Amino acid sequence: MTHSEDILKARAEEEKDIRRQHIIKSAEAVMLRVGLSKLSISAVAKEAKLAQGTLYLYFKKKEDIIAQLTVKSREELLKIFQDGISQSDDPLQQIRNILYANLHFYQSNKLYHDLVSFYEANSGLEETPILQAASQKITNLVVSVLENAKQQGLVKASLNTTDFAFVMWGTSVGMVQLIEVKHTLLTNTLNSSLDAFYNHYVDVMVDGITA
Amino acid sequence: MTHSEDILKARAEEEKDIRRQHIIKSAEAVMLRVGLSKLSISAVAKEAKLAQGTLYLYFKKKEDIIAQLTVKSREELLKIFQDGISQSDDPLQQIRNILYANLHFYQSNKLYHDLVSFYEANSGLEETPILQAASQKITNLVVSVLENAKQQGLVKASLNTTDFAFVMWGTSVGMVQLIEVKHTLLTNTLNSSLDAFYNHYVDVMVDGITA
Amino acid sequence: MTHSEDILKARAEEEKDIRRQHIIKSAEAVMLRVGLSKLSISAVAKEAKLAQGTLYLYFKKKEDIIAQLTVKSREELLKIFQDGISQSDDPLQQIRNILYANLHFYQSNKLYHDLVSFYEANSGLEETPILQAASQKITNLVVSVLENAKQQGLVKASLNTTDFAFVMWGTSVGMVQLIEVKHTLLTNTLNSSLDAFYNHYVDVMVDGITA
Amino acid sequence: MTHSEDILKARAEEEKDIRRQHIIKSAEAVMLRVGLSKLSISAVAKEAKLAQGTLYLYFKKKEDIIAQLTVKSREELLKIFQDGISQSDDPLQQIRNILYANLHFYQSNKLYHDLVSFYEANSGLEETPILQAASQKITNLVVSVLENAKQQGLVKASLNTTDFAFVMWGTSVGMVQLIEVKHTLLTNTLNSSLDAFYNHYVDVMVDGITA
DNA sequence: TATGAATGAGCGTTCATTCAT
DNA sequence: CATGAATGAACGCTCATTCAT
Repeated sequence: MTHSEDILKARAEEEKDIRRQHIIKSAEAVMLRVGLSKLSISAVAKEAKLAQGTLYLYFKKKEDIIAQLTVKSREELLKIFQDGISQSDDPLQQIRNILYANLHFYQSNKLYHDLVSFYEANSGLEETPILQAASQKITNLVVSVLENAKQQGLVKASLNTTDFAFVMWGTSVGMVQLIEVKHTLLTNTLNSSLDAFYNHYVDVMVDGITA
Repeated sequence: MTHSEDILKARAEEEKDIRRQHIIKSAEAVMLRVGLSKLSISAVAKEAKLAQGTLYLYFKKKEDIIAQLTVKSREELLKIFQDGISQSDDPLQQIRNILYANLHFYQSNKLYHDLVSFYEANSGLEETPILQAASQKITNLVVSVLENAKQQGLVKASLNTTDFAFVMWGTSVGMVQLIEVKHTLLTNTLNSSLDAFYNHYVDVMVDGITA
Repeated sequence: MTHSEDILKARAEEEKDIRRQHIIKSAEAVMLRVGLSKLSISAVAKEAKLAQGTLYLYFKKKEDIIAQLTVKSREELLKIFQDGISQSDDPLQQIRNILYANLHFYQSNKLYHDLVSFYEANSGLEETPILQAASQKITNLVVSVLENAKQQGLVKASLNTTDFAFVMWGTSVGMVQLIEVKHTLLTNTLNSSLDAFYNHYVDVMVDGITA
Repeated sequence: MTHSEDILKARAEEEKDIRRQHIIKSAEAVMLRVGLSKLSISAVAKEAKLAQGTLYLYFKKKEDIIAQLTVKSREELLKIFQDGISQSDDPLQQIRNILYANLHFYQSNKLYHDLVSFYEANSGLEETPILQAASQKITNLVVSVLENAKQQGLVKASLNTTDFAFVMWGTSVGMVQLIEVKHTLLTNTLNSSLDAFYNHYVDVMVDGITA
C-alpha cells in the first residue's frame, strides 16, 4: 500500500466515524424526545435524514447504537465527576460534589439515566467490554477519592471504599429516579424543595461515613 | 334518582370492581411468568378467561392495568414493611428491617421491580390519585417509625422525617436495582457478598442519622 | 356446556375453517402467479383482502400456510392417482396411468410441483406428521398396485415394490421438472412432441420391470 | 475502425472475461459455503475482493451470475460424465456409469442441486444460448454413448437416443433430489440402503432399454 | 474502470385497540 | 355486558440495485 493510499484510507475511516457520530447524535435526539424504550430505528433514520438501511452500514444491530450512546453518556458522566472533584481539595466535599454532579447530570440530560443506570435490565443488552471499561473508569475515580479521604482520616477506617463507591452509584441514581418519576408526589408532599431534599440525602451519606 | 336506583348502581359498581380485581390478578400472574416488557393484552385476557375486548370495558388502556398492578405491589410492600416493623421494638432496628424488607421484596418478586421502572420509561404518565394514596400509606408508616425514633432521641433531632422516608425509598430501590441489573459486575468487582454489600449501605444510612 | 352452546361453538369452528380455507386458496392463487419462492404474506393478505395481521389469527407462521398448501396438493394428487387406477384393470396399465397422472397433474397445476416434490429442501420446512401421512397414503396406493402386478406375474418376481414406488416418484417428478424448466430446449432439440417424449420414459419404466 | 483498435478491443474483451470468471468463482465459493438461497451480492463482492458496484459492470443482475454458475456446474458435470465413460468399453456399463456419476456429482457438491431447481423458482427466466450450449455438449456426449450401444445391438433398435438421453437426465436428477430432500423419509421407509435404492433405479432404466 | 455509500422496498411477525354482533 | 375477529401500524432487519465520485 502506497503512502497516498494510506491517507485515503485514513480519510475514509474518518468520514465513516463522522457519520457514525451523526447517527449517534440523531439517536440521542430521538431518545431525548421519546425515551429510550420507544427509540426505533425508523425514527433515528428519519432524524438523521438517512434511509433505515443506511444505519445498518454503520451499526450491525440497534443494540449497538444504544451501546454507543451509553458509552457516550458514561464518558460525559466521568467528565463532570472530574469537574466536581477539581472544584475542591477537601475529599469530603469532593464526595458531595460527585453526588451533586450525578443529580445535575441527569437533570440536564433528563432521559440519560435510562442509559447510564439500568436500562440494560429490560432488554437483553449486554455489558460489552467497552461499556465496562467506561464504567470502570468512573468507579476507579470515585474509589480514589474515597481512598484519599481515608488516608486523611476523614472517614471511618473500616470503610470498604469499593463497596461504598457502588453504594454511591446505586443510591444516587435511585434518588435521581425518584425525583424524576415521583416529581409531583414529592413536591406535593415535602415541605422542602427538591434541592433541599437531595441535600438531606447527601448529608446522610456523608455523615454515615465520616470518622 | 330514587333510592333503589342508588343501591343498584352501587351493587353494579361493586361487581365491576370485582372483575377489575380479577383482571389485575391475571395480569400479575402473566407478568410474573413472562416479565412486564412481554406482558400482552392477549395473554392477560387468556389468563383471565375473558375476551380481549372485555378488558377494555374495565380499563381504557393497557397502561391503566399496569398502573393498578403497581398499586397492588405497593400494597404488598406496605404489608411486608409492617411485618418488618413488628419484628422489633427498637426503632433503629425497625428502620434496618424496612430497608432489608425492600431488598427481600424485590428479590423474591424479581419481576416486580420492572414496575418501578415502568413510569420512567413512560414518563408522560401521571401518578394517579389511587397510586399516590398507596404510596402515601407506605410513607406514613415509615415516617411514624422515624418520628418514634426521634422522640426516643435515637436519631438526630434535626432529621426531617418525611424527607428521610423518601430518601430511604429512593436509595433502597436504587440499591436493589443496582444489585439486580449489575449483578455480574458487582460479584466480579466486589470482595464482599451482595448481602454484605447491601449491609454496608444500611449501615451508612443508619449511621448517617443516628444521634 | 349447554346444547345450544355446543352448536354455537361448532358453528364458530366451522366458520374459522372456512376462513382458513379462504386464506389457503388465496395463498394458492398467489403461488400460481409468482411462484412459491416469492410467496409473501403481504401478497397473500392482499389477495385474501385481509390485513396481514389477520392471517396470523389462522396460521402461526408462514410455513404453516405452505404446509397446508402442500397437504392440499398431495390430497389432490392422491385423488387423481386413484382415478388413473380405476380406469383400467390391468396393473401394468395402472402403473402407466399413475405416471401419466403425475404429468397431467403438474401440467394443469403448473407451480404445484414446487410443493409436492422438493420445496422443503430450500427452506427449513419440516415434514410434519400430517404431511407425512398424506405422502404415506400415496405411497401405499402405488405399492398396492405394484404388489398386485407382482402377484399376477406381470412384473419381475425380484421387484422391490416399495423401492420402485419411490423410483416412480423420483423419476416422474424429475421428468416433469425437466419438461417444465427446459421446455424450450426440449421442443427445439427433440423431434418428438413432449407427450411422445414422456411416453418414452413411461415405456422404459414399464419395460424395465416387466417379467 | 482500424486494425489496432480491433486488437485493443479484443484484448479488453478478454480481460473482461477473466474478471467475469473471477466473479463466478467467488460466487461459487460463497454458494458452497452458505447455499444458493443465501447467496448475496455483498458476500460475493467480499469474496471477490471487489466493490459491490463493480459486479454490476460485469453482470446486469444477480440472476445472471447464477446462470453462469449453472453453466460452470454443467461443465463440471460434462467432465465427470466423460470420466465415467472412459472407465469402461461396454456401452451399457457406460450408461450405468453416467447415471452413477450424476448421483455422485450431486452428493459431493450438495449445494449444486439448488442450481438445478433455481430456474423452476424463477421460471420467468429463459435459458440463455450459453446455458443451452453447455447442456448441448452433455446431451451430445450421452447420445453418442447411446448410439454406440445401439450400433452394437445392445439396446432396442427402436430406442430414440436423443429422447432417452433426456430421460436419463430428467429421471436421474429427480432421483438425486428425492434422495437429498426425502433422505429421512427414505431411510425410515425403505429396507434397502440409499445406494441399493439408486441401484434399483439404474437397473430398471438399463433393463428398460436392453435389447 | 472501480468504488462503496446510500437507497428504499421488502421481509415475517407482533400487538394494542376497535367494533359489529 | 361480552365477544373475538379484524385491523394496520409498527417493529428490526436484509439486500439487490443505483449513482456520484
